[in-house]
Amino acid sequence: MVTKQFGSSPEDAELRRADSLAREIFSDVANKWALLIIEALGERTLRFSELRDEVEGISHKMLTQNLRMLERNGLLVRTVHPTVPPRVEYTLTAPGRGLRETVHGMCDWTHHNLGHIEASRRQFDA
Amino acid sequence: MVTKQFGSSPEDAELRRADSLAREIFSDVANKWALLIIEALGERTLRFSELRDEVEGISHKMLTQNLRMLERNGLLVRTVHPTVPPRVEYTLTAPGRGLRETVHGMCDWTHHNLGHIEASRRQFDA
DNA sequence: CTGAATCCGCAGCGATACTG
DNA sequence: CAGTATCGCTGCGGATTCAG
Repeated sequence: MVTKQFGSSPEDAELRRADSLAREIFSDVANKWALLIIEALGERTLRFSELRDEVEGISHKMLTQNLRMLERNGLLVRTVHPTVPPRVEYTLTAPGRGLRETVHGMCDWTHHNLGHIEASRRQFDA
Repeated sequence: MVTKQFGSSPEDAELRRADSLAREIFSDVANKWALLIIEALGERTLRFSELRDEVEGISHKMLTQNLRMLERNGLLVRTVHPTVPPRVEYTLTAPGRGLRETVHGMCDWTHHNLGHIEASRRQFDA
């Protein structure tokens, strides 16, 4: 990430392209709701309404928006069952599960450092 | 993360507290700029202006805001050298470097899946 | 049930100017 | 150089409504 100082050669042009694409993806993915959705999904297959219940505090709109984004990037698949009422299910793809690994790492890190962070906050706020 | 269904016992009250704190920390940390700053810092010690140059596209305001937040959570330390002009340096703490590991994981993941994502996007946009 | 679209308030963010 | 404060605006994001 954050490769810099490109030249003007064709190879560098390609590097620059990949780099800007990487930043774009990173911006898509490195946001609270997207990561929480991925974490909530896990290995399971969930419906829209189930996801809304799982991901605490997310609004209808944010959920659909992020689901579209994740689907577009191929991190999850959306399967529509042509019933009435409609039933739509979401499942992580292999890349999605890959990203989930790192999200998991963040969650572990969070819990592991709760104490340190809480203490640091108290001191800072004084 | 996302522990649920608490009872009303004292132990559960403590669990609930830790859980809400975890969510708060997660919300702080799971945002584009914070993660990019952490990634940019790495093992180095950088000045404010150096960080602004490293983290491409970040504004003065966002940088200070996120630096304060990261400092408050004990992820980095801010050392002021009482010279003129002032010189302020930022360095990741042990917990900060721990988080950086997972950020690194995300970056690796991004680069590793560039192809898949780009292809998925093209298909989706059609 | 899922999702698109609309409206709208407010916070996030950038730009700028000012202090130490 | 680093940081705070103020202003103004854009766009995020919530609430609501309508459609399939």
